[in-house]
Amino acid sequence: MAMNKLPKLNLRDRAVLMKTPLISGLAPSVQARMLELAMPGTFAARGIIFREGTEAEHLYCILSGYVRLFRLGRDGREADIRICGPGDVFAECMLTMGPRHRYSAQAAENVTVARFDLQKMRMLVEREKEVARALMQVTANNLLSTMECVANDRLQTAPQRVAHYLLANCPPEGSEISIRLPFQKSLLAGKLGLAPEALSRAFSTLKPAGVTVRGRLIQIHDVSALKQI
Amino acid sequence: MAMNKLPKLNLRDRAVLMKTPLISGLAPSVQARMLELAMPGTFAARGIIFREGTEAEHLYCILSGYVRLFRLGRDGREADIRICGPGDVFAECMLTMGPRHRYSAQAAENVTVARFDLQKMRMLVEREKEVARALMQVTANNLLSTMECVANDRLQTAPQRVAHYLLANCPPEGSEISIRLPFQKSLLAGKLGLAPEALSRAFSTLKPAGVTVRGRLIQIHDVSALKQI
DNA sequence: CGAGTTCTTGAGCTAATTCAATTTGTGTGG
DNA sequence: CCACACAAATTGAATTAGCTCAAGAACTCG
Repeated sequence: MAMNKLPKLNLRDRAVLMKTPLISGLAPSVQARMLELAMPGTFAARGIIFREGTEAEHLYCILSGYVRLFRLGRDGREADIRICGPGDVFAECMLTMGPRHRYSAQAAENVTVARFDLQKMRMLVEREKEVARALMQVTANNLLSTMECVANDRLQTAPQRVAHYLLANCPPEGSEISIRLPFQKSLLAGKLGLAPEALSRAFSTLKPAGVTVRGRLIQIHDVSALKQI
Repeated sequence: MAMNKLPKLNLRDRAVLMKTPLISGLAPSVQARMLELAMPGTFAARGIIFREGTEAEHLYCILSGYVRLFRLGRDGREADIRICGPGDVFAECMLTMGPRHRYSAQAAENVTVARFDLQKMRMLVEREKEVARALMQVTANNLLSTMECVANDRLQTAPQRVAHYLLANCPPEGSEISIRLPFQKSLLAGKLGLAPEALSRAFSTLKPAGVTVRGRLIQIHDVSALKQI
């Protein structure tokens, strides 16, 4: 057994990683193998994690913070494809569809991740059915939510998208609810496929429906009214 | 070995299925197992294959024809999420993310498919790593193209989307090329997230760039000019 | 408290949708 | 094989949603 000089996750990060959908469902022995492979990564706000076109080396599981997956347009404009938060896995497609990234990833704020070397993961997937199953699950989940994103882009207006987001991220109880946005509004705008101004206007549109915005705090005075939008 | 009363694929369909990415990479013995499970399905033009909200029973691999995956809006409008053609697999997410379909599937024309019972597939995936790998590959592929779809929707105009589609579906040779659309224009419009009228106008816009349309036949007089759009 | 960033609001503009009418294409039966 | 009938595609006109640009307000953090 060769001595492993690679950097390891600290205890705190380990604990977070264990709670992750990628890992939590595995048998303890397999979890241990995954922890073996996990390398820590930290990125400052706005730090680039990888760029589209470059060769993929890792798959990532977020431990804290939010990450923006986006693509560059010919004219330099950027379009967000997906916003990932704690527990989310990204670049998992590079296991089979490499070698080059099809999109860029950027830390939207200070971010810590667990990185898994793709080569080693391929070997582990080959040996451990459970890991294959977990990855399949994660990928299928990502696919379904991306498909839903396409559908929402195509048949919802801006206020509808916002209402949909709020309803999807609020406790199902009660009629009066308040939500704290986990990230900046500009990031939410990107996630919903809107310019920041359009998000602002969408919130204004929802005000008559009982939505109050103050900073990151959003109050919904009547949940059922929002569902009608 | 119990006598199997299930309908089987005919020889022709078997041959087509074997060429499919889902099957072609497998070892012969595993291919045989897959063929065992494959049940034939035919759908008339406009026939509904399954509806969103219903319980998923199969995953599908298309043998001939095109299938429209779409979602219903609250107001009854429909938005296409993906257009699948021969060799494509759909509803594969239902292996792990069931039990209910998140979108509907409709035959855009006469269609033949191979259906695989989800229960049996789950067992086969458990036994045969190769099948798991093939499905992982298919799903990752679907995820990447769906992500690209989101990006294209968000940063390309209608003429750009059409140009992109044409360039992605033409032989890379020469500067003068003609393409035969494999399906109706209304379907292409849906695939690109456009109303049929918008597709028509996009083609008009491309006429100065050397694109001629007559029925399903499209002539591109200057490929490199199209790339500038 | 103050400086920088993020967010909001306004005005003008553009892309794409909707609705309606015409043309073209396709398939069927005489 | 042609004519007819239905479906699909195109074109025009009006409308709408969202974008861009620019300025002002609010929030955040040191």
